[in-house]
Amino acid sequence: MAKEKKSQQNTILDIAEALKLSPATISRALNNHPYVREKTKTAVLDMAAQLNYRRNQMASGLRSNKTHTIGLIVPRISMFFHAEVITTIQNNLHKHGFNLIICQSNDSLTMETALTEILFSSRVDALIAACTLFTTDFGHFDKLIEDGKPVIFYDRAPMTDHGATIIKGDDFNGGYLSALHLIESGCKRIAHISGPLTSNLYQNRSAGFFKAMETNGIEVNRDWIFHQELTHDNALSAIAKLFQSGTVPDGICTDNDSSAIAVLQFTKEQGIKVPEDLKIVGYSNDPRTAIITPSITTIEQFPKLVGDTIVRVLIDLLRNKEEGISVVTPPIITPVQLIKRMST
Amino acid sequence: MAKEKKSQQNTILDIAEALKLSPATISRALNNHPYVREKTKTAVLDMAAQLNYRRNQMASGLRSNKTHTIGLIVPRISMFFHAEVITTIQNNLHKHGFNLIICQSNDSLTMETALTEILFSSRVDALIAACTLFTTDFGHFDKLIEDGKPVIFYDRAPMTDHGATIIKGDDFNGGYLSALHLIESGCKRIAHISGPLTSNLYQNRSAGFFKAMETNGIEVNRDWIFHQELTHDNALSAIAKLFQSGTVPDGICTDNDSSAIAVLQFTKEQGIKVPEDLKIVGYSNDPRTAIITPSITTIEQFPKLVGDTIVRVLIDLLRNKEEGISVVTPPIITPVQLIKRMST
DNA sequence: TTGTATGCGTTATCAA
DNA sequence: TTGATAACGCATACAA
Repeated sequence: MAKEKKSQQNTILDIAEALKLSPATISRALNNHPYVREKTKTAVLDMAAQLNYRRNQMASGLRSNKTHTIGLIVPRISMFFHAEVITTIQNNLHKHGFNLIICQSNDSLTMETALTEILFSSRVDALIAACTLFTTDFGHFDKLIEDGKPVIFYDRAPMTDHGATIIKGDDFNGGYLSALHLIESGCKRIAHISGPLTSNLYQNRSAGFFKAMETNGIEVNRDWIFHQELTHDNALSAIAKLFQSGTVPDGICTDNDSSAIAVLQFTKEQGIKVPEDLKIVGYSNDPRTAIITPSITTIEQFPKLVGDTIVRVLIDLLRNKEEGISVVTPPIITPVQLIKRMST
Repeated sequence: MAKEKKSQQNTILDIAEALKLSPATISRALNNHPYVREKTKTAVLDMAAQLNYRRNQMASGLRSNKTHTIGLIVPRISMFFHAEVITTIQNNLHKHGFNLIICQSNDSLTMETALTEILFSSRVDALIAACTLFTTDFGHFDKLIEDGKPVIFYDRAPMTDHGATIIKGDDFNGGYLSALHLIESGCKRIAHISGPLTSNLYQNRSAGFFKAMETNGIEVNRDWIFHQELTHDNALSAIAKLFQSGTVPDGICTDNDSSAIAVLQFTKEQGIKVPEDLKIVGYSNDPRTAIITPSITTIEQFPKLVGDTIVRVLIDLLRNKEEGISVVTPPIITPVQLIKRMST
């Protein structure tokens, strides 16, 4: 009878046995340890391949306290900006030998908290998070930070660093540029559909908007400023309200592209001419804005650059940690750019 | 001096010590084991909360050989269909107490193989995969299957089950419906832009297309059938070729929406009237098809249904495995539906 | 109902 | 350069 195997899986013990070596040597060979004879190493690698060996990540992680795995939490992977950032992060991390666990919070704080727990429980080496719009208390991330795991917030980040690194777009400038563009295009009555002020994103974009208005002496009509979840329906009701009254706007800054698209659809239904009667600016450069007629002017956020920056910073942080160096990385602001299209 | 702690993290030993209980009892309490006094259980849970304890997933997984983690590989998370499927899967799995590791292959077979290795190495309890268009050899999944881990292929799946479960859309019917719709709309000269025949998706969609043509006695012009990667640029060159010759098509079935959009853009540039001169059908019901002018007729694939089905089957498989039952799940075909819009 | 003892597969320390 | 041994944190068979 053949020898009974407890598990289907071959382990370093199986390799050791086959090669009449100790498990320690196998482990060293597999980890490219310097003190292994070249000949031994190749023999081990060959046998590993032959036995179809795969390292047990859990055993390795348990022992070494390193998982080579990074956790990522985003509100929604289907948002164009996030999808691009994630893809960039994953590709870059892969080159550095790290894996990425991607999680969606669905913009739910409860889910975000649960996911943070799970990722902590999985002992990820670091965490990258774009928070929900409603995350004002960042306490659920403290556990990781206290444990010395690098935490990077991007896009939707706390106002203070909390011991984490913050990488975000230049939202103030984005808000400023879009309002300025409308002003320079001759708009006098400018409305603004923005998101919940619980998020720094919209605080900053709105601040930029107001700055442009003020600098150029354009009066702000408080009834024309909306802070609400940036859904299609909310945008529709906002624009409907705007066009109910006697004076109607001749320009509108929306803080995401879905809202801009909703506004544009409203104008089509109502026979309002864009850009003649109303000029529209979106935010994010979602592919839909380029495809719709008329195409929509929007703010490019350079997701690939954001992703590259995140990984660069992360690798630095991990390397520093490895060497026992503790450096606080100051917040990084990534640039934005106005993309002019037919809606203005 | 206070006692030195090796690690930052509290373990069940810390809870045990604090409560003057054995680690075994703590473990049982934490796992809702029946043989624990109610009072003990609450005491343990309280202390766990107080000590900010989080289970070490790796230690737990190493011991129990279960990770409560499911791996997922998709070509691109940014594709609308996949983003929807993933979201549904993640939400459903979360309810069942499973976590999801999402990975992107970027439609690269090399990456897909590497990711499969990593997920195996992480000892996921099961794997869900939508393969690349170029995956014809599914050997890299064998390791998991041999190890008794359920593997579910969806969307892009092998022709034979290989011991895995297959869940896919009714591509034949999708191809059939779109061609039939063009025929019923009066098209006589129908072109077809499809994907690489290495993928079952396009084999089936094309077969459906041909079936509709044949059944209705419409002649197929072999020069008008394209099998190529379904990129924007490839679609542009295909449609350009179609409109070079004397006879031009009056209808076109494209096997994804990006191609349909490219075709539509070509017609706009060339002044070809849609739907009068050319009718266009896409595939997938990407949100862009609803937004573009004219909106594009396409095939709905019900991603939420697909996601629900995948999780239902997966939970069944895991439960059966738990109980030692070995059932082969036959392939499941999910329905598709034609969405009529302005492009036809 | 609780405690004791053992092992999951790997890595690290020490000794050879 | 390699081997023996212990330890990572947890879950479970067995004993009490």
